[in-house]
Amino acid sequence: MTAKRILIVEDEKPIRDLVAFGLRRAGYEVSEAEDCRSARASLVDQRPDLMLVDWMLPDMSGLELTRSLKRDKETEDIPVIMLTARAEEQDKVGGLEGGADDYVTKPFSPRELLARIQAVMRRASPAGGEDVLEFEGLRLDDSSHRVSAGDAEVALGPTEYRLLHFFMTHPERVFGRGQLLDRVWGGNTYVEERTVDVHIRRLRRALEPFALDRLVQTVRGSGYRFSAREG
Amino acid sequence: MTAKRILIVEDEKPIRDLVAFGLRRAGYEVSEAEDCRSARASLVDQRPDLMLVDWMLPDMSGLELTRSLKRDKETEDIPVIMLTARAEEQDKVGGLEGGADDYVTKPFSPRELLARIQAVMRRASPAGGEDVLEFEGLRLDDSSHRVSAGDAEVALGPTEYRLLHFFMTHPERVFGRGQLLDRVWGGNTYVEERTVDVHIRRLRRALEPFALDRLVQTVRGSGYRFSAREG
DNA sequence: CCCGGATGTGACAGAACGGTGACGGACCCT
DNA sequence: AGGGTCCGTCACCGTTCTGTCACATCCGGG
Repeated sequence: MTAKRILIVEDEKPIRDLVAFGLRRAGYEVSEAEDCRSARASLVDQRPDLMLVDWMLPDMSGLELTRSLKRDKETEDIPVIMLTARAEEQDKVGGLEGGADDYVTKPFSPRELLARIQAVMRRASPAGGEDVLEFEGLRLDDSSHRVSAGDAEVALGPTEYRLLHFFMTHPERVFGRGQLLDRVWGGNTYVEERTVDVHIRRLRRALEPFALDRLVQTVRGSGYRFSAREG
Repeated sequence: MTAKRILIVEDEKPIRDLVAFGLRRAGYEVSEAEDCRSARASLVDQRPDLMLVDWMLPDMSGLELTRSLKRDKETEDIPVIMLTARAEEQDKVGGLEGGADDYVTKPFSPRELLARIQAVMRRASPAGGEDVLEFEGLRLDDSSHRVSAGDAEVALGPTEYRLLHFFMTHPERVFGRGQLLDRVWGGNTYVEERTVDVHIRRLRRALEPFALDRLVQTVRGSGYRFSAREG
């Protein structure tokens, strides 16, 4: 279906931004919360596929949050990875006891975090949830983050992947550059609108060997559209 | 048409009451929420036509709420106006980028607020209509930005597209060149009135292959009209 | 039937727009 | 430290669009 959604619950904005940025780059849909309260609010409509929870939070300890999530039948299936400072490492056992599926010690490398996330998700969704989008012979498997045309693999960078994913979930519709920045890059990034053009170019180039670049269409004066129909 | 529904999301009761009072007097149907959570609840059954969202809210920032609304296909079409204190004005860009359609700085005059509301609503829903307009076999799908006659695509330039869109939403009515400049080109552009003639010509030419140019009619001495009836 | 204003129409030059290659920087891996 | 990948920005270029003009044509009134 859609890209995997991750909810970050972390009160320190720098860290939160950093992690969010990295995860978005890796192709995840990221939402953020700085305390347990807003985390719960996001839970309602976001239904994240995974949560990253800081150990120490202002209003309630992250551990508390995790415990209560795991007690609730609605939310018990959402995997939780806890973020903990090294000094708190001794509480590791407590973290797992609280119901967290894994934990990561700060400071951590993005690579490590990604690896944990993928591992936990793989464990959580037995036999892979088959999120496969298909369009004109173009296949995008969201669970494995792979794109293929026919039986050949299409190599895409993270941004191109997200762009294509967005297009495939919103076909036949025109999006302005601003809208794409909003919805593919994320609402709080500021980049030139022309940057969109460049990534469109890169996506097209990747699709070119399969004559699928025609799916990415320019609507002069308005934006871009993903469609099978020519025009 | 029923009264337009407006949902106010604002935690300070005095302000909320004031605004609600003013809007009700202006003929709107108003519901209120004091945090994002109850706002979401109202969203489900109220389906407001527009939302006023305070920038700072207790559980989740209004900006966050706006962003998440704009990300959700169900709610992305609801126009949002953000209310912000003067001190937060610097975040204006952030607010608009977050997906808000407009913003108003506190303190604001009722007159200003009403003007913004009307402007945003007009922008968002042209006569509260369908996304796809149809007229005498001519189809204009605004979301995909396509125009077709029968099963053939009609190629239009940006201005011709806007012109046709305007005509199709206002059929059977005569518009002077000045009015068309105002409403299709935009109020603050100044261009020779004869320019309208040229674009009428271009639109007609595009419709000609389908014998639909007859829909664009000249009313000598007054302007143009879009109509199926001849004469 | 003739006249004058209104409208149709083709041409054109400048502006706007989008495509594209290149570049420097950030980040990560080895 | 070195190499690689990805990203955002820029400058340049061809294409398309746009507004204006000049001239042709049309229309109604006298």
